[in-house]
Amino acid sequence: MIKSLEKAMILLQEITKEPQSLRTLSETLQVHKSTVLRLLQTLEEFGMVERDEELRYRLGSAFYAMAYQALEGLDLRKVAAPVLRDLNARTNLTVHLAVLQGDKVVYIDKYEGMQQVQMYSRIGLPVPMSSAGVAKAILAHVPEPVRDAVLRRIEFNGVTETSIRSVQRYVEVLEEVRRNGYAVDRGELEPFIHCVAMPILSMDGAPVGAVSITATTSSHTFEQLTALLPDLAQATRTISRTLGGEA
Amino acid sequence: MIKSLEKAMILLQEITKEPQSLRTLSETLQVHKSTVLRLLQTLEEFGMVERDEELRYRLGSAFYAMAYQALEGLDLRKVAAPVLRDLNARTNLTVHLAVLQGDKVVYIDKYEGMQQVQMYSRIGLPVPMSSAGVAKAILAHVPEPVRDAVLRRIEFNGVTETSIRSVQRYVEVLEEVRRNGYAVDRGELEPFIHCVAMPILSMDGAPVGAVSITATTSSHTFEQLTALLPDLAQATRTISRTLGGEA
DNA sequence: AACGACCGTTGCTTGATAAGCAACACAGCA
DNA sequence: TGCTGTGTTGCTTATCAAGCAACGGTCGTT
Repeated sequence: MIKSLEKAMILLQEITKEPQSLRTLSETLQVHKSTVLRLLQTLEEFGMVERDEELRYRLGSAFYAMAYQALEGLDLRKVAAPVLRDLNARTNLTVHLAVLQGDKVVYIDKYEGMQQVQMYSRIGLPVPMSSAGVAKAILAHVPEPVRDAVLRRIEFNGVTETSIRSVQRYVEVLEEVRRNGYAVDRGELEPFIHCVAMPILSMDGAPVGAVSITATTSSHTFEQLTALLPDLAQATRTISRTLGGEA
Repeated sequence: MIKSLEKAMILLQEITKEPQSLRTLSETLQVHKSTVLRLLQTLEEFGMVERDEELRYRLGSAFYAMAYQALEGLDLRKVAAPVLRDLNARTNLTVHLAVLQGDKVVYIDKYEGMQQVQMYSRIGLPVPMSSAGVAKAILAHVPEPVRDAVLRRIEFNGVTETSIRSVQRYVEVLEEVRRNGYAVDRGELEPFIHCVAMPILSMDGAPVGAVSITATTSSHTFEQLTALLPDLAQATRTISRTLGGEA
């Protein structure tokens, strides 16, 4: 492993969180400030970072350009965008797109609904695995060894009254999801938020992602939410077909 | 400069363009394949890259997570604020920032000019689509289906003598805007107020927002207003670059 | 005004390591 | 079966990354 590159990657991750000074970065990495300065100077030369007026380092235009280019190149997100925008317009609810990345499910796109309560979900960050509908929709369709590896890392803390409290119960829920073709989150993370989710399946049945519709319990009853399942199913099928997925 | 970090940055830039093999990367960098392999192994350990089934290197989940986080943290308003404050200070005129939200264009920031007449515009409220410069600046650059969907909802009531009175005329105006690179409102909502506006374009040419400069006809002639176009162009370009947009 | 603390920066030294070489394993092809 | 090309690893060593000391600048305090 190349040590200076390791340090530089940590620097980039820290700076992505928030702009920081040389001193704080030196403390975080536990290396000499002149070492950090040299690393930052090289990153700055490439435009990956830049300094603001307060001498704090933040991400630079070359990083943003790479980020844009990378995200624009994502097939699923690009293909799904018009479908999800339409679903959002027709339901006036928040729509999420998520994918499995390693042992986490991560939101990769989001269309806000016309609701006063703003959803906490952040694109790029992992979803709460024990409760999120998109996580269940995906895990219900992955091979058991993959599922079990992921389940080993989930902590069932019982955040709300409806939260799943054990791996065994979670597996039972996944079997229901597989049978029903959709997953739900009935106030398992926030008691006043619920959602329905469905997987996007490839030709061989592998889940390449999942889509969810989220609402507050005050704006929609659970029955009203599940009444949107045909729209959701149509959306995920359209995306699958466009990707060359299910027949 | 730290040489291994320089090489790693070039690797990331190459891999962002398209997934590539060890051999092609080694040729591009003109360094030994074992050197490239060590660099890639370190990047892989951080999740910045990963290998596909054909042993080509492509961007990994950690890179995407950083990319999402970076782009989500970018608030157009935040990025634009110092630029627009400066534009306002230099012109002493009212400066607006607006974005397309669904089928409306909405002001998201505003810097008041030194004029006795206070502009009616309110942050968060939709702009008058048939006349506002920022609306034309944005609609001139969106895909035609999106433009047409928005145009379907605009009512051309002919508020003043200079108001646009038909969809057909509006489309002709948008074509002019696209050609000229800027839009105008020549007293189309209030006979004594006019403005110039320009879009803020992303790397792929999509309008992420627009900026306008507004004045009363008594304080500035139209020629004096259009004389500010270079300042406005510089402001929108600066914002675009900061967002990682145009070259 | 002077002083001290702190941050950022640079020249220099040196021990650590990045870089490349040779050899190997493996896959694909003739 | 043999050859070619790609990816990989152990080893050596020349290069350089890392840290130290000292400096300059800024800010706050007295």
